[in-house]
Amino acid sequence: MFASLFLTNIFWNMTSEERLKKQKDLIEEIGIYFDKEGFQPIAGRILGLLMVMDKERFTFDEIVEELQISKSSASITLRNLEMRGDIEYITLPGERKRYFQINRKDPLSVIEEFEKKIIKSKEIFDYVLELKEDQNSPNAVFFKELKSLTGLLLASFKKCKEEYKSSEK
Amino acid sequence: MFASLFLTNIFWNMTSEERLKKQKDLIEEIGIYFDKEGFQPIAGRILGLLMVMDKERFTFDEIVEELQISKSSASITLRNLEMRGDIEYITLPGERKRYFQINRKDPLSVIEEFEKKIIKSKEIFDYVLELKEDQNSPNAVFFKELKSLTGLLLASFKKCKEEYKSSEK
DNA sequence: TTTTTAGTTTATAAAGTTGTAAACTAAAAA
DNA sequence: TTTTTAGTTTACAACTTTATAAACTAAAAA
Repeated sequence: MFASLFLTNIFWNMTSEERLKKQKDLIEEIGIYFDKEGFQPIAGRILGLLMVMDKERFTFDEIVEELQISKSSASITLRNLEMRGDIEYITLPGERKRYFQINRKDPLSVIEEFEKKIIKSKEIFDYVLELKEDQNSPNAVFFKELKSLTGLLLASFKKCKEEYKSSEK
Repeated sequence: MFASLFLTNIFWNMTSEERLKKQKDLIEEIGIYFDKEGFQPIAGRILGLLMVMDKERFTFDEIVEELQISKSSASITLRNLEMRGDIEYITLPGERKRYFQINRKDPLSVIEEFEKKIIKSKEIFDYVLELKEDQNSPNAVFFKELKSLTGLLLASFKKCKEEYKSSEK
């Protein structure tokens, strides 16, 4: 879906208005993407806004205005996104306003999120196996296979982190 | 959480009743786990049941009875889980009943699911970058970093799949 | 001191999800 | 042919989520 949009644009230079239009469309697409990932619709659109626009910092009122949402929705959703670590805000000296922006955290933390999921499922497989009467039952054999896969994946993530660190230098 | 349960059991041999009790508790834990992954509560408990019990195939009525749920909930949830490819059923010759069991699919498909997610996010980063006026803005630089990470991850998954295949032989 | 700014909190409406009971159906058994 | 088995479908109740309007608050500006 994103790929097809991409291919329609790469061959010409857009005007500012064309780009703005496409950015607004992309915000909606990103909103739907995050929706499917389990975020609430407004959270997805806020993330989209902060990701795609040329302006990369928005105040509370600008977000309310831009996305046409209520102040209370904005207030609650911004607090949640900040607590989850997806966005952050800065304040400028002499101003009371908060400027929200995406939290550009270390890309390695993305890998670490994957790692946590793998470790969690490995724990479940271990405990299921521990409670199986017949260690050679079809499910027991299957969970052993999955366990060996988690081992490979964790090793692979480790190498990946090292490669990324060395490519940064 | 699972880890702590695990450590309390490893040092003695359980009686059948103790094991059964612990298996039922684990079904609830796995239910909560899948809940958090976005499954509905009943779906999570059905998956738990089919994963942990010594008996690894259950009929419709056994599931209804075991989990104390209505036939309609069971009917709808089993259909959804089957369509998603999480469970499957077999029929025995001369019987009309369906026997449900977890779909013990190739572990490599687990990696492939991760790969799809990575590819999807790479598409988003590409399109966001395509629409950025300033290719050196903080977000643009950040998304370029994330893109290079997706490259490393995909290469890493590829190697991981090869290792797994060769370890299987 | 009063007003404005920059939000937060509360109460509630609207919509969506989850699960049930009861009626229904199609195939097999009696 | 009637009854039983093995579910499915429908209608609806209960609950949860999502978003809003309106009232409120605390800090800064006028």
